[in-house]
Amino acid sequence: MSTEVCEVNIIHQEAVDRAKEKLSKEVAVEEMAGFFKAVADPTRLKIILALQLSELCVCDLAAIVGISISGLSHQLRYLRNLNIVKNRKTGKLVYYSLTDSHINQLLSIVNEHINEK
Amino acid sequence: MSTEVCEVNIIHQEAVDRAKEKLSKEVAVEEMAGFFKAVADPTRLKIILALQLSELCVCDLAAIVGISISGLSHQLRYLRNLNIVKNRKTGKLVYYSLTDSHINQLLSIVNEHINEK
DNA sequence: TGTACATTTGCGCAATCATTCAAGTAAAAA
DNA sequence: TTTTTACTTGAATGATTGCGCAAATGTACA
Repeated sequence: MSTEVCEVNIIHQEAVDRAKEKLSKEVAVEEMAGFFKAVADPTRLKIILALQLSELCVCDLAAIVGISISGLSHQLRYLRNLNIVKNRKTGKLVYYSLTDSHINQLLSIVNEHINEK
Repeated sequence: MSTEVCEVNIIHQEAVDRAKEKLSKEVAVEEMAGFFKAVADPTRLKIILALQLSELCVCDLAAIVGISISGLSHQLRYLRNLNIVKNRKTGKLVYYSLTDSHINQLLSIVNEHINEK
C-alpha cells in the first residue's frame, strides 16, 4: 500500500524534517556531486594541477600525466563539459587552460585538510 | 630499451618539465582525489549536507537520505576513514557529526561555481 | 592532391563502486 | 536470560567509469 514511505524508524522527527527540507531546497545535489567528481579522479586532478602553471597542448599534457592521448582527450572533454577547462586551437595544436579560479580555492582547502594530519 | 619514456611527442619541453616537477612534489594527488571522492557521490553529499544542520543518528540519516541502514553505514564508515565525520555512542544510538569546517568552505565554493551558470 | 601530424570519437573491456541481503555485535527492555 | 532495537560488517551484484585501440576529423606542408 505504502509507496513512498520507508521502513526506517525515525527517532528525532523535527531534525529529520529540517534536514529533508534543506535537501529539497538545495539547488542541485547531483550537480554539486558531478562537479566534485571532476577532481575526484587522479588523472583529472593531475591535468588540473598541471594547467595551474600554464596552458598546455594535449600532446604535452599526455606526457605530463602519463596516459594515452586518447584517454586524455576523453578526460579533457569531461572537464570541458563541466566548464572547468577551455581550449584554443592554433593550427594543428589545441591548447587547454583553466576556466575559473574556484578550482584553485578548492584545491588549497583540501590541501589544508590533508596537512592537518 | 626505454622503460619509462612514453611515446608521445613533447612540444614544449620546459613547460612539461615544470609541470612534471610540480606533480612529483605535490604531496599526494591520490590523497586529494580520495578526499574529493567523498563528496563526489550524491548519497555522501546528502549525508554531509544534513549533518551541517545538526548531529544525527544513523536511523534518522537513513530516513533523510532515503537509503537502507546498511548502505548508509557503509558510507558513514567511508566518511569516518577520511576524517570527515565522527561519531558518538549513547546507549543503542550512534550520533554522527561533521569533523571540521573545511567541508563547509568546499561546498560553498562549489555552489558559487554552479550559480555562475 | 597526397602525406604527416594533432586531436577527437565510438566501442569494448577491466576495474571500481554503490547498494542490498544476510549474518553478526552490542546495548537496553521485558 | 531472552527479546528487541540500533547499528556494523562481509559477500554478492549491477551499474558506472577510466582507459586503450582503431577509425575519423581537421589542419599544415610537400
